[in-house]
Amino acid sequence: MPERDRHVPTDPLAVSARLRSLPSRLLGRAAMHADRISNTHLAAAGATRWQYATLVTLRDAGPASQATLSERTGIHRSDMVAVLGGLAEAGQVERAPDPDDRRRNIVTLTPAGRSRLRALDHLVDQTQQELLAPLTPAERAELRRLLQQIDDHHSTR
Amino acid sequence: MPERDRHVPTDPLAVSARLRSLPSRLLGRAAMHADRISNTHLAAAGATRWQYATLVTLRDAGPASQATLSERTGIHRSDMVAVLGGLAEAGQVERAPDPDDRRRNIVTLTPAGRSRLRALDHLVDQTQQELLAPLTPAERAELRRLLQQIDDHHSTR
DNA sequence: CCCTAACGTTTGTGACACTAACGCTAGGTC
DNA sequence: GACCTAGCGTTAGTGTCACAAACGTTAGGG
Repeated sequence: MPERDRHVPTDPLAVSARLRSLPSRLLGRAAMHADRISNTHLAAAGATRWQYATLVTLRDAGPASQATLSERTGIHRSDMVAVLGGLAEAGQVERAPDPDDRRRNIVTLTPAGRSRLRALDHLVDQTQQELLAPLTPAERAELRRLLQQIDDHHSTR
Repeated sequence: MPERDRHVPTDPLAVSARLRSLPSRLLGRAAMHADRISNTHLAAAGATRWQYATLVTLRDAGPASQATLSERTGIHRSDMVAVLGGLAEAGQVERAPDPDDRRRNIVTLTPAGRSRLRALDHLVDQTQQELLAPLTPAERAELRRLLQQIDDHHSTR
Protein backbone atom coordinates (compact mmCIF):
# COMPACT_ATOMS: atom_id res chain seq x y z
CA MET A 1 0.00 0.00 0.00
CA PRO A 2 1.47 3.32 -1.10
CA GLU A 3 2.26 5.88 1.56
CA ARG A 4 -0.43 8.50 1.88
CA ASP A 5 1.26 11.82 2.05
CA ARG A 6 0.00 13.04 5.34
CA HIS A 7 1.83 16.16 6.58
CA VAL A 8 3.56 16.41 3.21
CA PRO A 9 6.90 15.53 4.89
CA THR A 10 8.16 19.05 4.12
CA ASP A 11 11.91 18.74 3.98
CA PRO A 12 13.35 20.98 6.71
CA LEU A 13 16.30 21.75 4.47
CA ALA A 14 14.00 23.46 2.01
CA VAL A 15 15.21 26.99 2.70
CA SER A 16 13.79 29.75 0.55
CA ALA A 17 16.01 30.63 -2.39
CA ARG A 18 15.25 34.29 -1.90
CA LEU A 19 16.23 34.16 1.73
CA ARG A 20 19.41 32.27 0.97
CA SER A 21 20.57 34.78 -1.62
CA LEU A 22 19.91 37.96 0.36
CA PRO A 23 23.27 39.71 0.75
CA SER A 24 22.36 41.21 4.11
CA ARG A 25 21.49 37.76 5.44
CA LEU A 26 24.63 36.19 3.99
CA LEU A 27 26.72 38.92 5.57
CA GLY A 28 25.08 38.33 8.91
CA ARG A 29 25.63 34.59 8.77
CA ALA A 30 29.24 34.86 7.63
CA ALA A 31 29.92 37.40 10.36
CA MET A 32 28.31 35.05 12.86
CA HIS A 33 30.69 32.27 11.87
CA ALA A 34 33.62 34.68 12.02
CA ASP A 35 32.62 35.88 15.48
CA ARG A 36 32.18 32.37 16.78
CA ILE A 37 35.53 31.19 15.45
CA SER A 38 37.60 34.14 16.59
CA ASN A 39 35.86 34.41 19.95
CA THR A 40 36.47 30.73 20.63
CA HIS A 41 40.17 30.92 19.80
CA LEU A 42 40.75 34.19 21.60
CA ALA A 43 38.81 33.04 24.66
CA ALA A 44 41.02 29.94 24.84
CA ALA A 45 43.95 32.34 25.18
CA GLY A 46 42.08 34.45 27.73
CA ALA A 47 41.62 37.39 25.41
CA THR A 48 38.77 39.16 23.65
CA ARG A 49 38.41 40.69 20.21
CA TRP A 50 38.28 44.17 21.69
CA GLN A 51 41.46 43.62 23.63
CA TYR A 52 43.23 42.42 20.50
CA ALA A 53 42.02 45.36 18.43
CA THR A 54 43.23 47.75 21.12
CA LEU A 55 46.66 46.16 21.41
CA VAL A 56 47.17 46.14 17.64
CA THR A 57 46.15 49.78 17.39
CA LEU A 58 48.54 50.79 20.15
CA ARG A 59 51.40 49.03 18.40
CA ASP A 60 50.66 50.28 14.90
CA ALA A 61 49.57 53.84 15.65
CA GLY A 62 51.38 54.50 18.90
CA PRO A 63 50.26 55.67 22.37
CA ALA A 64 47.02 57.60 22.45
CA SER A 65 44.20 58.82 24.67
CA GLN A 66 41.17 56.61 25.27
CA ALA A 67 39.04 58.80 23.02
CA THR A 68 41.52 58.49 20.17
CA LEU A 69 41.72 54.74 20.70
CA SER A 70 37.94 54.62 20.48
CA GLU A 71 37.93 56.30 17.09
CA ARG A 72 40.74 54.15 15.78
CA THR A 73 39.34 50.83 16.88
CA GLY A 74 35.65 51.59 16.42
CA ILE A 75 35.08 50.49 20.00
CA HIS A 76 32.71 52.80 21.83
CA ARG A 77 34.42 54.94 24.44
CA SER A 78 32.10 53.66 27.14
CA ASP A 79 33.19 50.10 26.36
CA MET A 80 36.85 51.08 26.09
CA VAL A 81 36.93 51.65 29.85
CA ALA A 82 36.54 47.97 30.70
CA VAL A 83 38.82 46.85 27.87
CA LEU A 84 41.68 49.02 29.13
CA GLY A 85 40.84 48.03 32.68
CA GLY A 86 41.44 44.40 31.82
CA LEU A 87 44.60 45.09 29.85
CA ALA A 88 46.01 47.34 32.59
CA GLU A 89 45.24 44.75 35.25
CA ALA A 90 47.17 42.20 33.19
CA GLY A 91 50.08 44.64 32.88
CA GLN A 92 49.86 44.76 29.10
CA VAL A 93 49.01 48.45 29.01
CA GLU A 94 49.72 51.53 31.10
CA ARG A 95 47.19 54.27 31.73
CA ALA A 96 48.85 57.54 32.79
CA PRO A 97 47.25 60.98 33.08
CA ASP A 98 48.35 63.40 30.36
CA PRO A 99 50.30 66.24 32.08
CA ASP A 100 49.31 68.63 29.27
CA ASP A 101 45.58 67.88 29.55
CA ARG A 102 44.49 66.28 32.75
CA ARG A 103 41.22 65.11 31.23
CA ARG A 104 43.12 62.62 29.11
CA ASN A 105 44.73 59.29 29.89
CA ILE A 106 47.71 58.44 27.75
CA VAL A 107 47.62 54.72 27.07
CA THR A 108 50.89 52.95 26.32
CA LEU A 109 51.77 49.41 25.31
CA THR A 110 54.08 47.68 27.82
CA PRO A 111 56.75 45.11 26.84
CA ALA A 112 54.48 42.45 28.31
CA GLY A 113 51.64 43.68 26.12
CA ARG A 114 53.90 43.65 23.10
CA SER A 115 54.93 40.04 23.54
CA ARG A 116 51.39 39.04 24.37
CA LEU A 117 50.31 40.71 21.14
CA ARG A 118 52.77 38.66 19.11
CA ALA A 119 51.15 35.47 20.38
CA LEU A 120 47.68 36.78 19.64
CA ASP A 121 48.74 37.83 16.12
CA HIS A 122 49.64 34.24 15.42
CA LEU A 123 46.37 33.01 16.84
CA VAL A 124 44.28 35.51 14.89
CA ASP A 125 45.99 34.52 11.67
CA GLN A 126 44.90 30.95 12.30
CA THR A 127 41.28 32.03 12.77
CA GLN A 128 41.37 33.83 9.43
CA GLN A 129 42.67 30.69 7.77
CA GLU A 130 39.90 28.66 9.32
CA LEU A 131 37.25 31.19 8.35
CA LEU A 132 38.38 31.49 4.74
CA ALA A 133 39.27 27.84 4.29
CA PRO A 134 36.90 27.24 1.35
CA LEU A 135 38.29 30.20 -0.65
CA THR A 136 41.32 30.43 -2.89
CA PRO A 137 43.92 33.14 -2.20
CA ALA A 138 42.56 35.19 -5.09
CA GLU A 139 39.03 34.85 -3.76
CA ARG A 140 40.14 35.90 -0.29
CA ALA A 141 41.74 39.04 -1.68
CA GLU A 142 38.64 39.82 -3.70
CA LEU A 143 36.41 39.32 -0.68
CA ARG A 144 38.54 41.70 1.35
CA ARG A 145 38.36 44.27 -1.40
CA LEU A 146 34.58 44.06 -1.73
CA LEU A 147 33.98 44.19 2.02
CA GLN A 148 36.31 47.15 2.38
CA GLN A 149 34.38 49.02 -0.28
CA ILE A 150 31.12 48.40 1.55
CA ASP A 151 32.59 49.41 4.89
CA ASP A 152 34.22 52.55 3.52
CA HIS A 153 31.04 53.61 1.75
CA HIS A 154 28.89 53.32 4.85
CA SER A 155 31.47 54.58 7.33
CA THR A 156 32.53 57.81 5.68
CA ARG A 157 29.02 59.14 5.62
CA MET B 1 56.11 81.18 15.50
CA PRO B 2 56.00 77.54 14.41
CA GLU B 3 53.70 75.22 16.28
CA ARG B 4 55.53 73.07 18.75
CA ASP B 5 54.29 69.53 18.40
CA ARG B 6 53.16 68.81 21.90
CA HIS B 7 51.11 65.62 22.27
CA VAL B 8 52.28 64.53 18.81
CA PRO B 9 48.81 65.27 17.40
CA THR B 10 48.30 61.57 16.61
CA ASP B 11 45.77 61.57 13.81
CA PRO B 12 42.69 59.70 15.10
CA LEU B 13 42.12 58.35 11.60
CA ALA B 14 45.37 56.41 11.76
CA VAL B 15 43.78 52.97 11.97
CA SER B 16 46.11 49.99 11.91
CA ALA B 17 46.52 48.48 8.46
CA ARG B 18 46.49 45.01 9.95
CA LEU B 19 43.25 45.66 11.75
CA ARG B 20 41.64 47.19 8.67
CA SER B 21 42.46 44.20 6.49
CA LEU B 22 41.33 41.45 8.85
CA PRO B 23 38.55 39.53 7.07
CA SER B 24 36.73 38.70 10.29
CA ARG B 25 36.67 42.36 11.23
CA LEU B 26 35.56 43.44 7.78
CA LEU B 27 32.77 40.90 7.87
CA GLY B 28 31.64 42.16 11.23
CA ARG B 29 31.61 45.77 10.12
CA ALA B 30 29.83 45.06 6.85
CA ALA B 31 27.25 42.97 8.69
CA MET B 32 26.80 45.82 11.16
CA HIS B 33 26.00 48.21 8.34
CA ALA B 34 23.65 45.66 6.79
CA ASP B 35 21.86 45.14 10.10
CA ARG B 36 21.50 48.84 10.73
CA ILE B 37 20.13 49.54 7.26
CA SER B 38 17.66 46.69 7.11
CA ASN B 39 16.53 47.12 10.71
CA THR B 40 15.87 50.79 10.13
CA HIS B 41 13.80 50.22 7.01
CA LEU B 42 11.89 47.27 8.40
CA ALA B 43 11.21 49.05 11.68
CA ALA B 44 9.73 51.97 9.76
CA ALA B 45 7.25 49.45 8.33
CA GLY B 46 6.65 47.96 11.76
CA ALA B 47 8.39 44.69 10.98
CA THR B 48 11.53 42.86 12.04
CA ARG B 49 14.10 40.82 10.15
CA TRP B 50 12.91 37.65 11.86
CA GLN B 51 9.32 38.28 10.88
CA TYR B 52 10.34 38.83 7.28
CA ALA B 53 12.44 35.66 7.17
CA THR B 54 9.55 33.68 8.59
CA LEU B 55 7.00 35.06 6.13
CA VAL B 56 9.29 34.43 3.15
CA THR B 57 9.95 30.88 4.29
CA LEU B 58 6.25 30.16 4.69
CA ARG B 59 5.55 31.41 1.19
CA ASP B 60 8.46 29.67 -0.52
CA ALA B 61 8.46 26.35 1.33
CA GLY B 62 4.84 26.13 2.44
CA PRO B 63 3.14 25.63 5.83
CA ALA B 64 5.27 23.98 8.48
CA SER B 65 5.64 23.34 12.18
CA GLN B 66 7.53 25.80 14.36
CA ALA B 67 10.48 23.43 14.66
CA THR B 68 10.72 23.10 10.88
CA LEU B 69 10.44 26.85 10.50
CA SER B 70 13.31 27.21 12.96
CA GLU B 71 15.57 24.99 10.90
CA ARG B 72 14.62 26.69 7.65
CA THR B 73 15.07 30.24 8.87
CA GLY B 74 17.96 29.66 11.24
CA ILE B 75 15.95 31.37 13.97
CA HIS B 76 16.21 29.58 17.29
CA ARG B 77 13.03 27.76 18.25
CA SER B 78 12.84 29.64 21.53
CA ASP B 79 12.86 32.94 19.63
CA MET B 80 10.39 31.68 17.05
CA VAL B 81 7.66 31.72 19.69
CA ALA B 82 7.57 35.51 19.97
CA VAL B 83 8.01 35.99 16.21
CA LEU B 84 4.96 33.86 15.44
CA GLY B 85 3.13 35.47 18.33
CA GLY B 86 3.55 38.87 16.71
CA LEU B 87 2.64 37.64 13.25
CA ALA B 88 -0.43 35.78 14.53
CA GLU B 89 -1.60 38.82 16.48
CA ALA B 90 -1.35 40.85 13.29
CA GLY B 91 -3.35 38.22 11.44
CA GLN B 92 -0.56 37.48 8.99
CA VAL B 93 -0.14 33.90 10.12
CA GLU B 94 -2.31 31.17 11.59
CA ARG B 95 -1.15 28.74 14.24
CA ALA B 96 -3.28 25.58 14.37
CA PRO B 97 -2.57 22.35 16.25
CA ASP B 98 -1.61 19.45 13.99
CA PRO B 99 -4.37 16.81 14.28
CA ASP B 100 -1.86 14.08 13.41
CA ASP B 101 0.66 15.10 16.06
CA ARG B 102 -0.68 17.24 18.84
CA ARG B 103 2.79 18.38 19.84
CA ARG B 104 3.06 20.36 16.63
CA ASN B 105 1.58 23.66 15.52
CA ILE B 106 1.00 23.97 11.80
CA VAL B 107 1.80 27.52 10.81
CA THR B 108 0.11 28.91 7.69
CA LEU B 109 0.44 32.16 5.79
CA THR B 110 -2.84 34.11 5.63
CA PRO B 111 -3.87 36.29 2.66
CA ALA B 112 -3.12 39.32 4.83
CA GLY B 113 0.34 37.92 5.49
CA ARG B 114 0.87 37.31 1.81
CA SER B 115 0.05 40.86 0.78
CA ARG B 116 2.07 42.23 3.68
CA LEU B 117 4.98 40.12 2.48
CA ARG B 118 4.80 41.63 -1.00
CA ALA B 119 5.26 45.10 0.50
CA LEU B 120 8.18 43.92 2.63
CA ASP B 121 9.81 42.23 -0.39
CA HIS B 122 9.91 45.57 -2.10
CA LEU B 123 11.33 47.25 0.96
CA VAL B 124 13.99 44.61 1.49
CA ASP B 125 15.11 44.92 -2.12
CA GLN B 126 15.69 48.60 -1.51
CA THR B 127 17.85 47.88 1.52
CA GLN B 128 20.02 45.53 -0.54
CA GLN B 129 20.46 48.24 -3.15
CA GLU B 130 21.49 50.70 -0.47
CA LEU B 131 23.87 48.23 1.13
CA LEU B 132 25.58 47.22 -2.11
CA ALA B 133 25.51 50.70 -3.67
CA PRO B 134 29.30 50.93 -4.15
CA LEU B 135 29.50 47.59 -6.02
CA THR B 136 28.89 46.78 -9.67
CA PRO B 137 26.36 44.04 -10.54
CA ALA B 138 29.22 41.63 -11.25
CA GLU B 139 30.82 42.43 -7.91
CA ARG B 140 27.53 41.90 -6.10
CA ALA B 141 27.15 38.48 -7.65
CA GLU B 142 30.71 37.59 -6.74
CA LEU B 143 30.22 38.75 -3.16
CA ARG B 144 27.10 36.61 -2.84
CA ARG B 145 28.97 33.62 -4.19
CA LEU B 146 31.91 34.03 -1.83
CA LEU B 147 29.72 34.60 1.23
CA GLN B 148 27.60 31.59 0.36
CA GLN B 149 30.71 29.42 0.17
CA ILE B 150 31.78 30.57 3.61
CA ASP B 151 28.33 30.06 5.07
CA ASP B 152 27.91 26.62 3.52
CA HIS B 153 31.33 25.50 4.69
CA HIS B 154 30.71 26.45 8.30
CA SER B 155 27.06 25.44 8.43
CA THR B 156 27.22 21.92 7.06
CA ARG B 157 29.49 20.83 9.86
C1' DC C 1 4.14 0.15 30.85
C1' DC C 2 8.49 2.43 30.57
C1' DC C 3 11.75 5.00 28.27
C1' DT C 4 13.36 8.10 24.99
C1' DA C 5 12.73 11.89 22.22
C1' DA C 6 10.55 15.74 19.89
C1' DC C 7 7.55 19.85 20.41
C1' DG C 8 6.32 24.53 22.05
C1' DT C 9 7.27 27.59 25.73
C1' DT C 10 9.52 30.44 29.43
C1' DT C 11 13.47 32.30 31.48
C1' DG C 12 18.00 33.66 31.50
C1' DT C 13 22.88 34.61 29.49
C1' DG C 14 26.53 36.82 26.95
C1' DA C 15 28.46 39.59 23.28
C1' DC C 16 27.91 43.74 20.89
C1' DA C 17 26.78 48.56 19.69
C1' DC C 18 24.99 52.36 21.59
C1' DT C 19 22.54 56.30 24.61
C1' DA C 20 22.23 59.23 28.67
C1' DA C 21 24.04 61.32 32.30
C1' DC C 22 27.66 62.63 35.64
C1' DG C 23 32.04 64.95 37.51
C1' DC C 24 36.07 66.90 35.97
C1' DT C 25 39.05 69.81 33.15
C1' DA C 26 40.27 73.14 29.18
C1' DG C 27 39.77 77.01 26.72
C1' DG C 28 37.61 80.61 25.40
C1' DT C 29 34.49 85.24 25.99
C1' DC C 30 32.24 88.78 28.53
C1' DG D 1 37.85 87.47 37.77
C1' DA D 2 33.07 84.82 36.48
C1' DC D 3 30.64 82.34 32.86
C1' DC D 4 29.92 79.17 29.17
C1' DT D 5 30.80 75.57 26.00
C1' DA D 6 32.90 71.39 25.00
C1' DG D 7 35.77 67.28 25.44
C1' DC D 8 37.34 63.58 28.60
C1' DG D 9 36.73 59.20 31.25
C1' DT D 10 33.28 56.73 33.68
C1' DT D 11 28.91 54.40 35.07
C1' DA D 12 24.49 52.54 34.19
C1' DG D 13 21.09 51.10 31.18
C1' DT D 14 18.87 49.72 26.39
C1' DG D 15 17.88 46.74 22.31
C1' DT D 16 19.19 43.17 19.14
C1' DC D 17 20.79 38.81 18.31
C1' DA D 18 22.10 33.89 19.09
C1' DC D 19 21.77 30.52 22.33
C1' DA D 20 21.38 27.29 26.68
C1' DA D 21 18.54 25.15 30.19
C1' DA D 22 14.55 23.46 31.87
C1' DC D 23 9.58 22.26 31.95
C1' DG D 24 5.02 20.11 30.66
C1' DT D 25 3.00 17.78 26.87
C1' DT D 26 2.72 14.29 23.36
C1' DA D 27 4.55 10.30 20.25
C1' DG D 28 6.30 6.09 19.53
C1' DG D 29 9.24 1.98 20.23
C1' DG D 30 10.87 -1.84 23.27
